[in-house]
Amino acid sequence: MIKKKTKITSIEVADLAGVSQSTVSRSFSPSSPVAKKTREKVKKIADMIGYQPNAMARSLITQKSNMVGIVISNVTTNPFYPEVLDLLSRKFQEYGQKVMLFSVHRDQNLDDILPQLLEYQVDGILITATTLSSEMAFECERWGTPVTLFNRYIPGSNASWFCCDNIAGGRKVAQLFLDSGHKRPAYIAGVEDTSTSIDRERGFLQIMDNNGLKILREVGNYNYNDAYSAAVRLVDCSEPADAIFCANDIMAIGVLDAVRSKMDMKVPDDVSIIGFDDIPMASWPSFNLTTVRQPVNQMVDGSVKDLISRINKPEKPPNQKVITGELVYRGSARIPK
Amino acid sequence: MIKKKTKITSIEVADLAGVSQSTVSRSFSPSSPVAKKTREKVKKIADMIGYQPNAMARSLITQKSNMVGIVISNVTTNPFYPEVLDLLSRKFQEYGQKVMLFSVHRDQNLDDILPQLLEYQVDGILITATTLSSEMAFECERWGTPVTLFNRYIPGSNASWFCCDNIAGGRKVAQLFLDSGHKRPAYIAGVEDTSTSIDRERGFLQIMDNNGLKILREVGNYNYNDAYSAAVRLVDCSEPADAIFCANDIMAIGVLDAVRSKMDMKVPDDVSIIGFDDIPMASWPSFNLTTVRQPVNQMVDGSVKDLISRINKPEKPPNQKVITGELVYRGSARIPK
DNA sequence: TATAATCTTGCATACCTATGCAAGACTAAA
DNA sequence: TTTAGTCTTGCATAGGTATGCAAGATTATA
Repeated sequence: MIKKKTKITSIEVADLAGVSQSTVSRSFSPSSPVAKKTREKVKKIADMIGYQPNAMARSLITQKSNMVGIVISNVTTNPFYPEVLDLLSRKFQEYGQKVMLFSVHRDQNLDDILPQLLEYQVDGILITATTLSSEMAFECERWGTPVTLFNRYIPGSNASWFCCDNIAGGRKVAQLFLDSGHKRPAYIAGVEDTSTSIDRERGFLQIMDNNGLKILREVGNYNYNDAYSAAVRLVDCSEPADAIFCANDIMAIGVLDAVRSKMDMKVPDDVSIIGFDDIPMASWPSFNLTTVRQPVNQMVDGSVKDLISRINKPEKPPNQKVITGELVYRGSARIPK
Repeated sequence: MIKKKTKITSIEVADLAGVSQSTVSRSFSPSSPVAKKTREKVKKIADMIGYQPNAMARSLITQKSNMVGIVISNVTTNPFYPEVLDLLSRKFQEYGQKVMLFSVHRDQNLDDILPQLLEYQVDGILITATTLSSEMAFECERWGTPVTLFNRYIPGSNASWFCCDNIAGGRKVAQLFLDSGHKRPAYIAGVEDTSTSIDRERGFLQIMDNNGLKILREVGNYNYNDAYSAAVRLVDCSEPADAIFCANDIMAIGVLDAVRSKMDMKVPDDVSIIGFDDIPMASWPSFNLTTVRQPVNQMVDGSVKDLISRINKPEKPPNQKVITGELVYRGSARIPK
């Protein structure tokens, strides 16, 4: 058996290879000058005794941890986010960045999380589906740690952000409802104080306002069950909604279920339903949901590249981009004749 | 503005507080002896200039990183795993462990991932929905890093594992099908070489064998689409299946969709369908899926506690547990009269 | 063969914190 | 006031790597 407990260091490799510790270190850094033969010898011995550089020690001296922090919420409640997390994590791996993950609840305070990330010297922080307080934004700034937001924004700060154009998305939905002759539109909000839900509603409302239509309104908190109940209220009344826009797909699916199986109505004949996100489920035959597709790939690509580049050049100004999502026409909403 | 670029160290705090660096260090370690007054002064100054201990330096000297690695796959394809990830990550946070995340593809080789985790000196590794090669298991052993598997097992190794009792689950499903008078049972496998799918099939087959029934068989690779097609083949033929057991819920839902909307059959009158996992969707009205519930909480709890305790006492022997999951009766399978 | 130019290598130091040890400060007891 | 005992604190070092600098080794050039 190999000796235990005491980790193998570069010095032991150096001794065995008959070179200095510096040479061992350089052998593991491709750009450092080492004779080819020496490097091979060192690597061979390292392999043999199971040596690997200690990333902690390296980070300490290079002042780069090669770790980024990802803070995410809603991983379990909205199928959109597992996908985002998977894509983000893969993309960062491509760039050689390790990911330190924090999965938080919506109401959880980021003020406890960020210090932990900073303590571990992460090179950058990506925050998804949650907002950070302005004090914390300042804290990160003071540390010189770049922050990128995914689907959120903070007007005053110098964080980057990459959002879907939620207002435009809301507008598109409204326009479609109007064009196909709906008269009693409704909006089911997500969680009330999220910018995503607010902006989607704002766009929707604008167009409806311009056309003199009032909208019914319910809150679904971005989850299936709340939306299911909301749908019943919207439809089981004297003047039922004939077009329901939900702030995300999971709620739209809840509405679909409620309307079809509980209220026994036809979609889209009796009522049109449109969601937001375009999660994989939206295209399943049983739902066939018309929805606004979030440009996930562009958003992921943009935010990861942004963070990486600001890690490499801290003086770079933040990027703040809004990316348009297209409307995906399926079967849950009537289309103009 | 506070000075940039150069991180704030304990020495600067020490200077400002008129104490030694040791005292600053001790002030941040609750169990170290420091006069109450001194500690307060140090903390105040630290707060003022934004000092936080450097976790890298600390890890280097304490030989504990307080980080665990989580390797997970299928986050996007199976809604069961986002939940697992979320629970795991939260649980580790409770124990003060940070999480370094690697999201991998099924076919991706862990042999590239583990070295990265070891390089960062993670205190332990938790692997979900993927197997690791025995060389890698050995490698971890050599490093003295405990490994816990979630829903996988490696017979020879000294890794811990926590699995749902997949064989028993398969048996229960078979028994229910038999008791309610089905004659042509079918199994839709997940990914062929996964132990989960193999074991579920084994249990199912055992009971069917004992009762002299042969089973039809298709492969659904644990995803919706493949299962959808498989269902069509099973049902659109001269001797169609009247009972379909799917290796996970997402496939069962695909089958449900195929059978109902494409083949226009009634569930459970024409065909019974049972899944495995009990993901949230299974209880949605539109699916109402009978399924085997994985005891997620127990599995998460068990595996996290196991890993933590083996981190603290490396000499502890590994735990290898199989936890029974109950059958959840809903509407997609006929029940015995 | 002699000289200049380029490669390799080792030395020494820095990164930042935790902790054993011993000395100094303080409290309580006599 | 003296002595023993308990608290606090500082000193010095360790943890494992990367890197500037200068010296030694090698190659190319004349």
